[in-house]
Amino acid sequence: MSDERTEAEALLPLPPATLHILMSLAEEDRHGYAILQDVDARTGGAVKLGAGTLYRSVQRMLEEGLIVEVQQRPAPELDDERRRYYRITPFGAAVARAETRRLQNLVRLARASGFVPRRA
Amino acid sequence: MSDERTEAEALLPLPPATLHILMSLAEEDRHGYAILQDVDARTGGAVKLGAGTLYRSVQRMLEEGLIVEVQQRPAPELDDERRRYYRITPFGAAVARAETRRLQNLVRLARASGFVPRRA
DNA sequence: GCAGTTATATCCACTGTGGATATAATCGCG
DNA sequence: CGCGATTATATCCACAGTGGATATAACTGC
Repeated sequence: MSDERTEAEALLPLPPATLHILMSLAEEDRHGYAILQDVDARTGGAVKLGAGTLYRSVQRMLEEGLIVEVQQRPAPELDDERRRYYRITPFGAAVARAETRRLQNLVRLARASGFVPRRA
Repeated sequence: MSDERTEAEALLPLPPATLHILMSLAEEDRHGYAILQDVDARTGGAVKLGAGTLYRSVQRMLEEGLIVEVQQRPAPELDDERRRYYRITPFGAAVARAETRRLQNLVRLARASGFVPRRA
């Protein structure tokens, strides 16, 4: 019986787009197009997900149980029937933590190799 | 006239295998097979480059000027004629620093999203 | 009502990857 | 010495993840 930590690590390394989507949904439930804009904004325009990448990633993430679709919608006058809203699951958060740990270890290795970047 | 920093950032994001190879060569000149073993060792077995990945990556990295082949060989009695030795270039090191900076920023974002991993 | 944006979805081509296969030199050791 | 295991490079195939184009349609502002 594998604990959640082990189960999460089985999905690593995570496709970059997947981590970005999880980061976006960590803040609040969002629909696809809003994720696209949010990722652009949070990364200062450095990361722009392609539409194909987004919708395919979301599909995969639903199957893997990293996110779920929520039927809960904003007030009708603010809503848009075309939208599909998604929420991160506890498992999705565990996977994101595992990936963050993996990346942190990678950065540690790189810095130990002498690749110490000047402050951003 | 783009400075080396700008030129380096044009290659980002770096394929994961490429950064591992640069980390390995940062320590000392190595031949392909030795890089394979070193990456395995430095990552505690967590990363195992496939042979195809390694030799194709090396080819690309030579073309991009991240590494050069060195003709300089160990003492004949320690050598193996089949080996081809590689060395990281100053540009390769600049690219590795840029990629390290990019990864560090990504980790910062992930942690800011609440994905704070428990100590490894 | 019409243009531009929002929104989802699918398609195509390309890159990076692992793992298999091929070939051959070197090494350990009985 | 002989011979199997390892070392070493290289190429091939199939597959995952990606960007960007295309399609369709609803919404928004004027």
